[in-house]
Amino acid sequence: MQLDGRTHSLQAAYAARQAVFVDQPAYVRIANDLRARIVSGQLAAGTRLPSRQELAVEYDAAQGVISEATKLLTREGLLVSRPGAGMFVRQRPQRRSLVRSWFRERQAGSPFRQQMEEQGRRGSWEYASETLQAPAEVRERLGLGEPDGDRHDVMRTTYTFSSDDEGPWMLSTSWEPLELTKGTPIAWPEAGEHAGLGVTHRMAAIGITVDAWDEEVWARVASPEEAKHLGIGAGSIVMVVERSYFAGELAVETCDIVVPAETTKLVYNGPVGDS
Amino acid sequence: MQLDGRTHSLQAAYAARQAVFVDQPAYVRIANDLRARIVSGQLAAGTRLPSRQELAVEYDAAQGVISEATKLLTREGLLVSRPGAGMFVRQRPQRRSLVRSWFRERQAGSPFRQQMEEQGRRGSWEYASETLQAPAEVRERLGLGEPDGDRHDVMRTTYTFSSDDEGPWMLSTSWEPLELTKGTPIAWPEAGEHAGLGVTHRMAAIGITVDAWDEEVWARVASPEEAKHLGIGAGSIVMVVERSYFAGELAVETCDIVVPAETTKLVYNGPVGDS
DNA sequence: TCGAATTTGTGCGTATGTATC
DNA sequence: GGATACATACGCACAAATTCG
Repeated sequence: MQLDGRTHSLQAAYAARQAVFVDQPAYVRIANDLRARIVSGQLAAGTRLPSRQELAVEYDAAQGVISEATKLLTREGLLVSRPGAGMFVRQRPQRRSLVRSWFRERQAGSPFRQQMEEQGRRGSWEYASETLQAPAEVRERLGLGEPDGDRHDVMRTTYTFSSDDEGPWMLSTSWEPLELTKGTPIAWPEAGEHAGLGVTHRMAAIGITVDAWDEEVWARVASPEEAKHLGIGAGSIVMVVERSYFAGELAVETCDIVVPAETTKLVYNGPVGDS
Repeated sequence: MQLDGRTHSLQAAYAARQAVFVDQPAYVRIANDLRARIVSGQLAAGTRLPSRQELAVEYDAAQGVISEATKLLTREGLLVSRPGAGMFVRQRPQRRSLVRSWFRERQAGSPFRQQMEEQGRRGSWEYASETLQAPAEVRERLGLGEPDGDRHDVMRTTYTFSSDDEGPWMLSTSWEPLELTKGTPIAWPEAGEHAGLGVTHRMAAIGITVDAWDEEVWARVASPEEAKHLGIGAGSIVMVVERSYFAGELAVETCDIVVPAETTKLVYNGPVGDS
């Protein structure tokens, strides 16, 4: 194995070590066993697992090892634990579909109809808006130039979306250039006649035609704040969507959307061979 | 707070300290502190962290707590640890863009041009094909009916994509209904004249016009196998793309794509107000 | 109503195996 | 080969939440 640059040597060595570990640590084996019992239905959704102590006896392992194993399954979304009560097999993580694009309707039995209906049933949402000077990353996404002293140049609005039956399920932070909206009726996204109508409608009200969108999707571990807001465990996975709206070449809004990966999937579709 | 006779004074003092810090566990606080030092650049990429022992002294905590904190940061992709060597600040996870859709080109400086070029430089890829009977989930995605005895009804092809400089970076499993391709020159995706030309081209060769695609995106913890194949750590995050191609209402192929979330982002874009 | 038992989350100290230097 | 470092494991302990009589 060649070790040239520092970065490469680190990652290569790490990968190599992984491959060498033929037999797995105890907490992984135990997690595998429990996972098999869960997905096979032997441990049905809602049932309570034996306590840490009992599992430690059953698997002949220390309680810390059991704890490590169940933490793994919790991050995978298979378990939910409540201090004082116990650990429970989670309901099949039925994922909420977040339809991001569609160009035509598909067969009636397909998810699309249901999803649109589901998205149609509105939940509640909270927001907070303020003006400030955009940070570097947002400047780039919006195509803003260098900052002018301390002058505020964007409107930032943070949202928390909640469904009626369950809790919060989506966070988002939207950025709009004040250069476009300052002094217009839509400067504050959630005030006035066009409140809550979406970027496309609002921009249309001041003569800007939004005609394109970009989305960049990735996933990462939730920050402690995000985990708290979304009601998910620390170390859980979230998906991040960086969305931008354009009018021609002009970026008119950019937005970070954060959803729990356990319970959400993003749905895109489109034509083949478009232009 | 009751302290029985066996409790050591050291533990008593610690317990008292615990009561004060009910807000966040010690390992989270330590992780936050280290994270701040990393993202601020105070701990630059490539530098080695103090050893666990040293950190335990520095933060006045047990080694297990330090271990817990650094495990968090490792899952976040900020640290890489090598047994025997130490823990190192990782290079900024520069993400490879996987462009999934675009309907027009955007400004020259934007990521799109670069991304297309980057995707253009081909790496290598391995594959394996076989026929079998589709499992239930695939049957649903392809719109297949009930299985006919043990009869094979799909062609499954698994791929491992590798870039030339780095290792494997994408896994995928493709399923095609034998009903469409059996006996045709394209039955085996990677054999014959149309090998490796993509579903759209291959289907066109037998008179099927692919006109639409769906993608469903989510994220989860990598399976041990996937982690090994992709050269990422156990417990790392992967994104999963379920892609299907359609000819009218007919699903002609469906495919699971798995990429490491640390190093990949998915890029979509489209028009506003399409029909 | 209230106290006792149980359970999880977290923490301590220590020890061993294996990888690296 | 010896020293160092991380990953894992053991056993124990305590706080907070929950459950139940």
